[in-house]
Amino acid sequence: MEGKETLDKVRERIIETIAQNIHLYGLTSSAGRQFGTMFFHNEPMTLDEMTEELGMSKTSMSTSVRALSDLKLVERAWKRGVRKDLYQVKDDWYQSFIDLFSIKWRRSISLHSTSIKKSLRELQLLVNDPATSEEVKEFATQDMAKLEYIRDYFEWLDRLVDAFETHEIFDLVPLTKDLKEK
Amino acid sequence: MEGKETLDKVRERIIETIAQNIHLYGLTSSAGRQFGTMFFHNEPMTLDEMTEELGMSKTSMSTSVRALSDLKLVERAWKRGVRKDLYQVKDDWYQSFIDLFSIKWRRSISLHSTSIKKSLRELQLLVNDPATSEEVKEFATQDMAKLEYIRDYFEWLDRLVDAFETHEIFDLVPLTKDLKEK
DNA sequence: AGTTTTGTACAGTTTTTACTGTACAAACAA
DNA sequence: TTGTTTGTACAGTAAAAACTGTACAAAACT
Repeated sequence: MEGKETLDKVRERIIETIAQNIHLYGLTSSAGRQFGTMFFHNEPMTLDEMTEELGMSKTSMSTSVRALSDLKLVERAWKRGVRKDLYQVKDDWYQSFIDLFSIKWRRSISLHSTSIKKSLRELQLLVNDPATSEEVKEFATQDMAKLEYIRDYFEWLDRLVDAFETHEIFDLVPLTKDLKEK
Repeated sequence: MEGKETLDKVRERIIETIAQNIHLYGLTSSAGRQFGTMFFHNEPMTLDEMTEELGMSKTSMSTSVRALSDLKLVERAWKRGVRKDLYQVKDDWYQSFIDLFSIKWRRSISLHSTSIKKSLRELQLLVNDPATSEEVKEFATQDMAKLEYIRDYFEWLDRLVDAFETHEIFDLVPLTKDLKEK
């Protein structure tokens, strides 16, 4: 197996690079190493194989493979005759990026929108209420302008996520470089 | 000051929503609260005011205001006669999103690209080397295909970041909803 | 039915991160 | 110059997160 060390060194380098950047996905470097290992493994892997390969507990493998699945970076695979759960990395990284983007932001957008809508309603009542002091009314009006601004911002963000999910983003940033030169 | 509690309750709700979502920016909820407080404060704030307002140590305020500045969510302000450093939230949230996106991803893209390029070079040498065993050559060729795929992916991601930085993204996802209906 | 295998819940431990208080350098004031 | 003020480096502490090992339920096998 002449050349095996070079091959392993290369794989190790890529895996480590992934591990050190996966925090962008909100994952730990261990999960990154796990992902990288699966990436180079040509067959779907079992939890026990991961334990073996990474020298970590099976419990850890289980929890981080779940985290990877939640972000749609990894998917389950089936293979007849194999009783253990099998996992493999999703082969479409573009789609994985989109899924990640969507999962991460949709929730945040929704939470913000709800909270902003509710707040705007309350401020409107406050401004309309004759009992409210003039000073408070002034502040409330200012705050309403601020909230309307960020409401619009999140509405834009929502449409941005749409553009990824519908793949319209590929019209603007095509998959292959050539296409961009119109 | 009739209605003050309602106003405060509203502000508190928005601040808390920001705090609970700012982990998407890789920041702690404390930094989120700090950001939210500055957002509603109509004047630029000093570190001491933040300490006062949030009941946390000045050291903490200093470190997290730096984190907020690094992500371009907050900027320094000047006011004649004031010796202390003043900070305020950037008023263009769209630009802040773009800056964040760019800062976060550019570094990762660059690290990956470097590591992939280096690895592809080494694998090519390995494949060309007559001393390399056939089995290793086979693996190396497979790995090269994988690396070429992710090289293209990161190249796409790089162009995606470009599209944000150049504001071309607003052609696809316009600022105001109406424009979208062509 | 019983037996074995497999994934994960949970408690405990280790490691990391967030936060505080002190101390001090740099900038400013007198 | 000397005395203040201001931000942050640094060391220590508190809190949170990552990881492990045990224990067990669910599923698969006999």
